[in-house]
Amino acid sequence: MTADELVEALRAEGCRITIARRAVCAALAERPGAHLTAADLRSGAERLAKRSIDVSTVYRTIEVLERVGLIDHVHTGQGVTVVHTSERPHHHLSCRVCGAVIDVDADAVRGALEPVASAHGFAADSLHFALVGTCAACREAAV
Amino acid sequence: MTADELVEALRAEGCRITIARRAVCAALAERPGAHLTAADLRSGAERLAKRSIDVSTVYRTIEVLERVGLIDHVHTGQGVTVVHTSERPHHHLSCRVCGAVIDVDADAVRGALEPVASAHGFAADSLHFALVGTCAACREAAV
DNA sequence: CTGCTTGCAAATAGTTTGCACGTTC
DNA sequence: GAACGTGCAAACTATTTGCAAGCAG
Repeated sequence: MTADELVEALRAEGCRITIARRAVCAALAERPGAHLTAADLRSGAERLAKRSIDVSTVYRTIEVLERVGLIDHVHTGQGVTVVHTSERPHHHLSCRVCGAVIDVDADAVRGALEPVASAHGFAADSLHFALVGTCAACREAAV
Repeated sequence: MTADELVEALRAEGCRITIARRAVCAALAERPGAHLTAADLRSGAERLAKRSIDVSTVYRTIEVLERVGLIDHVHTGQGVTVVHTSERPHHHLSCRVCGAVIDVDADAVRGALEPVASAHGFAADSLHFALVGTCAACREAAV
């Protein structure tokens, strides 16, 4: 998804195209598939727009982009929420140590958790809340 | 685990036994197996001690009890952290809607996640971070 | 020129920390 | 009475909100 495609999608939804929104779209497009925090998005947008953009504007822009279905947000545990363009659905493994977010095929996770969760009548929001743990690199580093 | 057992365990670790610590132990013992937030623990302790106890004292007491291995804390997502006595290890399913925390046998979850996570070199902290989703009751209520 | 957007500042929730005073051993 | 623990207030992180001023259409 290019920055222009994101901007056009917003325009098609009747949103006004402002410098801030254009910059946030550009920051998203700059890192396809990446998991960005609001702070990442802000700094990327500020760099690209060569001007300061308020955090609240970034959050409000995220809200719009999400409502329109262009991006999704994921809770990674430990208080951080990340955002990414919503192209292919996937689950997230979030490393508690380095903060990395690893993508996993959504069906694989759902399939594995289904039996456990459904035995308790529970439906896991596996796309929306990441699984927290440690990645291979951090586990090796700990030794 | 009774309140006295908790207190004795603290004493054995060389901790000083204060009114606040005794009250927090009593609040924990009062609800065996329950998942309590710092606020729950505080109000329980204040009621039992018939005097006010500062939140920071509750957090510091939780820290001591945890260091000694008497309790564990679990991140349920959505910003809340709960605490429970560490008798039998179990995984947690946390309902995003009503906040309920459901216990699940630890091995069942670990076994289910193992194949998915290890394919990516990832080790899920399945005891420490709950799986977030919706419980049966809340899903029915939504219909 | 209308009203959606922005920036600023202040509020929020949950938790942590610095510090001087009070307690426990 | 020395060291540890407590209460208070302030700091913190991530996010949200009210409001007046600023732009897009």
